[in-house]
Amino acid sequence: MAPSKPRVIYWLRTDLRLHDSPALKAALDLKPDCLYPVWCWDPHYVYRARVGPNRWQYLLDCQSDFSASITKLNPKSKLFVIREAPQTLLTKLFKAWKITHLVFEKDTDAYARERDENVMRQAKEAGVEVIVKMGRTLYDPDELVKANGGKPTMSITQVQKAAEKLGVVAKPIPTPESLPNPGDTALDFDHTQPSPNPDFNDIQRDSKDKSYTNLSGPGGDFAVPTMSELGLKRATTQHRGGETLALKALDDIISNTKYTATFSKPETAPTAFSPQSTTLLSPHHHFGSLSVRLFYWSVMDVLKAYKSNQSTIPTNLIGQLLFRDMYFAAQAPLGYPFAQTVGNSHCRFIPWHLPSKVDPCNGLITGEHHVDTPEAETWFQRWKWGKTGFPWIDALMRQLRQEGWIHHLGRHAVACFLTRGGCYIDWERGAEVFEEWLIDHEVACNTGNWQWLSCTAFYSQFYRCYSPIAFPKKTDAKGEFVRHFCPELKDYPDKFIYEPWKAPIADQKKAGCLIKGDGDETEGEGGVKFYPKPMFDFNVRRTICIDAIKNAYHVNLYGDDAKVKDGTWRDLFSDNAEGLTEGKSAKDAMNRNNKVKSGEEASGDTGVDQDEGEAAEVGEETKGEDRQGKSPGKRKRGKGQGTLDGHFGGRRLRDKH
DNA sequence: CCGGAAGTTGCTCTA
DNA sequence: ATAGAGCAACTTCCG
Repeated sequence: MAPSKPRVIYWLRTDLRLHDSPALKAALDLKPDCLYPVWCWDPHYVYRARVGPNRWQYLLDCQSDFSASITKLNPKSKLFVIREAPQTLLTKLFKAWKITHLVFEKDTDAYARERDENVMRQAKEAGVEVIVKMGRTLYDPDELVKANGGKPTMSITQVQKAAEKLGVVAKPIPTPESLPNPGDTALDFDHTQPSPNPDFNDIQRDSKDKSYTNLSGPGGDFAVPTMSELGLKRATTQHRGGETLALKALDDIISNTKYTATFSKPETAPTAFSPQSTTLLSPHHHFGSLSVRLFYWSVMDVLKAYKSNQSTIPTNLIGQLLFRDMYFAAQAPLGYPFAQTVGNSHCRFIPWHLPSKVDPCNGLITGEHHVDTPEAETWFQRWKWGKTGFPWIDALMRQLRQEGWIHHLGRHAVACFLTRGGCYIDWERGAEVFEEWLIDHEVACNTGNWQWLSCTAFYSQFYRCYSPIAFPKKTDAKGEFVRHFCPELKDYPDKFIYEPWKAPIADQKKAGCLIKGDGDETEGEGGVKFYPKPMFDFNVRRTICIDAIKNAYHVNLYGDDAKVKDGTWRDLFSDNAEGLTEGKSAKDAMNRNNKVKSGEEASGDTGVDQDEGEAAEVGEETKGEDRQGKSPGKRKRGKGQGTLDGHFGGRRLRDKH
């Protein structure tokens, strides 16, 4: 057969840019007869991932800007957004458009791997050649893992050592100056409609979702969707996406050589908001509208030239990129379980309140959780909606909801507060809220950072606990950040801005805001404002949490332990320990229960679903007198839980977007 | 295998 | 104001 001229689909997912795109270069190197830049509007993200209006808007910004840039290079071309799942759509396009090559950027997220393997199998059957290039991280996560002895990277030292074996980071590739025409775009096939059930994004819409009405969009022209086509509520953030803005932002940062060369994360102020103290490049990296390698080499050039007072790895900007790579290479070999405790060989098991429900068929969390105590659920809701009564925490959570971005150390503060330093609530609850609201949500980085902050992986100094009062005072003694995001407190004296409940009633009245209730009522007679009372005594909770974590560390279970799955972990905790323990008595109750349901298999859950009504007593300080083994010693690993390449049915909750 | 130092990012008190 | 010690105590890294 004579070699035909290449007809190429360039499939976009994590790489909405023209600059430094190894995959796009590979596509152009084929010297194609025609090139179709295609985005498959994937129902997985529309219905199964949690995505609020701010991140949707950001994606549309990136797509629109990218499409316009393509059209500038070739007026006949654009980004072709096609409303169907890639798993069903692409194989039909191969045939309809006589495609010879499929090219895309490698994506090592769990869902993405499964999706891409599926598509590659279909391409092979259709005789379509597939080209995959890495371009999303500094190093290919799989290569980094290999260089780390096949293990997930769990510290920055490991990353640095593994990276050394791989050599220097690849240099950026120039932006193409022209693009081939697309071919004929007739869609001469049936439209496979997705099932919207379950639809986790229903709460993000105020009108009907019309994503899948027409394959090529409402105008039949493959246009980037609009918020109204998607039925989404309006975005509230001022942060906007797109390669043009990304390159401008990078340029601004790099041209400030002092800022770039002396940047040291721990010294940046989490209370700075206009402007913020960090780069805000993370959402651009997430959507691929800014290449991490371009950022890396731009920073390296500055560091080469700027001699005095340079910051170093891990606190400098290069270090920040290495942490990103660390999380990708920690996730890569673990797959879906990386984003949860159960089944995760590298995540400590701690009996948090509000644990996830787990699907016994595939061992994956379902997106719902157990309410072990109503009090914990109340705390969780007050945390999510910025009504804890701790102004620093509430201001951060309101900024997150409104703007989709908060400073890295602000994320530390609210994450520590929700988990090991306050509420003792499962980090998976917090990760889900971040997944919904962050414009830069990246599944590997988000879940990795939640594990870090909850001291379940990557980090273990749980006695270092963020105070919602002392911590923000260091960089914002006057409380300007709080006054902006919790405006009802704007006239409080500096002295009480982080602990308004300590203000005398006379001061509260003078400031026009009473400390009262749980946040449900925000205003009283005569226009007086209400700000909630603190939902607990922080110092008391900190002590309880630290003791409880210490105890859980001594018990020393990891997510892949059989005891975690079958509920027998309870044997190892005292009856009155903090968190979802309920000790041996609950275990006995579970056994009785199981006998009644004779013949039924263990639920495959954490063994807690039968006793939601039997709330443990909470709030008592306990010392865990019956802890198992005073010294944790070396962890004995179960054998080879390394890769998870099995077949999973059921729904997937966690992924990028 | 041991021991000491280090680990992106704590807080409080004292000098 | 700011630097350093002490607090309580985890894992990992390195010689």
